[in-house]
Amino acid sequence: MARATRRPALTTVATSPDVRRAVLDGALAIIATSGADAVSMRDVARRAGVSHQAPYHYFGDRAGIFAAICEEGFTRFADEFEATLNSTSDPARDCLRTYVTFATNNVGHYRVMFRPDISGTSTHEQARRAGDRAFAALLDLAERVSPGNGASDNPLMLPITLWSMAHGLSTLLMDGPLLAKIPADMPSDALISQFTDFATRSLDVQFNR
Amino acid sequence: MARATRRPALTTVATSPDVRRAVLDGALAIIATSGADAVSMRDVARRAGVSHQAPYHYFGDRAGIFAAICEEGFTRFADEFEATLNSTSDPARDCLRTYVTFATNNVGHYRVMFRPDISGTSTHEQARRAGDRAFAALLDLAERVSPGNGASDNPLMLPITLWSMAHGLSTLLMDGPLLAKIPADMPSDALISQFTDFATRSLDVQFNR
DNA sequence: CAATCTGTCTTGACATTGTCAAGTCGTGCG
DNA sequence: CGCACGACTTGACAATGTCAAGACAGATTG
Repeated sequence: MARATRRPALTTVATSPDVRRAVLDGALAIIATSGADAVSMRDVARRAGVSHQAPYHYFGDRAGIFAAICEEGFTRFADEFEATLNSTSDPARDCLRTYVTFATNNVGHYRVMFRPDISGTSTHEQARRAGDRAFAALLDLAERVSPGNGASDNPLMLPITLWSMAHGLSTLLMDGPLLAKIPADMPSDALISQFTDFATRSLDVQFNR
Repeated sequence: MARATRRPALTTVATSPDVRRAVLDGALAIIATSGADAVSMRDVARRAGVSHQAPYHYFGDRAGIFAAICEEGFTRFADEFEATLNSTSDPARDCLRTYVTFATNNVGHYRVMFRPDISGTSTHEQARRAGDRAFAALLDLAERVSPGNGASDNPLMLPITLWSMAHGLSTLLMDGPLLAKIPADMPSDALISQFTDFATRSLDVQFNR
């Protein structure tokens, strides 16, 4: 019907002001529920109500979508992390909490950010820069927590430890193997609090605050 | 040539006693270098020198390959972990080290084990059981480290903390964002040692050994 | 010894995917 | 009025995962 005049083929949804956003959100939803492997160009295009080639216009290729997600994720993350750091009196505890909360609230972004094979940090300049900014924020936290660099003579030891704990808990929560082991009546929110308390106290011995 | 008599089409490599092993090893090599997304049925078949359908005989489908890798990984991991636990006088330090070393030495396996969308722990019974055994070993470690459950009233807090630190460092090392930040002259082996020392000391405050 | 079964593969086909190439169409601008 | 440009579209193409249907060597059975 109405093929002669060559109208937009998909009259219902198409030509929204930001197809770009729709593509990104569609991809993020798929990543969060089914993993990045499940993202198909044609599938996200269908979800956005556009042709299978429309996403290419904005992102170039599949890797471009992931790079855009990665950049957005690292930028939002750095924003939240820096905001916490600039307004807390207990940096270790509050930043750990911000970190884990960000990860569990932005599973789609986080999954891409820490999958180097798809993150685009090595191929897409903007994604790399956003990642670097996030890493700088982490170093700021370590310096704030222990200006003298704690008990270790390796200046990276404290940042790595903080990062490992936060990243470790985040991925364990996100990827399920931990949640499956936890009693159902314990909300993950409470678990995060307990963990950050426990972790903060554990680290105390390495740097006398 | 020689098509008439219907001989094996690939005379050079084919019909080795264990195509199964070749398929698994091919897949693992791809996963370790390019990620699990890059694993293609037809590619691993080509590497193993067999037809594109041979892997299906052993694994059913793509997910079957991942499930087999996952099971093998968790089994080996539990073996190593238990062995360390049964022969150490410093369980926290040595098991942390065993954990991280296993991960970095078995990147292909580890990547699959902790990607629930492909690990098969929810669909393949044997993969699930192997995972449960590994988790039980972790609980053993926590009990050994702190029989009274440390300073927390949540019995999972110590296992989760140990796991988060080990898993966090492992994935950060494996997936690159950390290695890229570390001075080139520091071998990751030394880093692991420093980390386990630092982490062990950090945890000391929560449980007086 | 012939027939049958079974494990280990193989070739063939199909729908679906990522991506290249080449339009189409409205909108602004000279 | 013409025409370049952005935002798409339709149309290919090779490669992929998987279903179906053999092929064939060796063991089992009559």
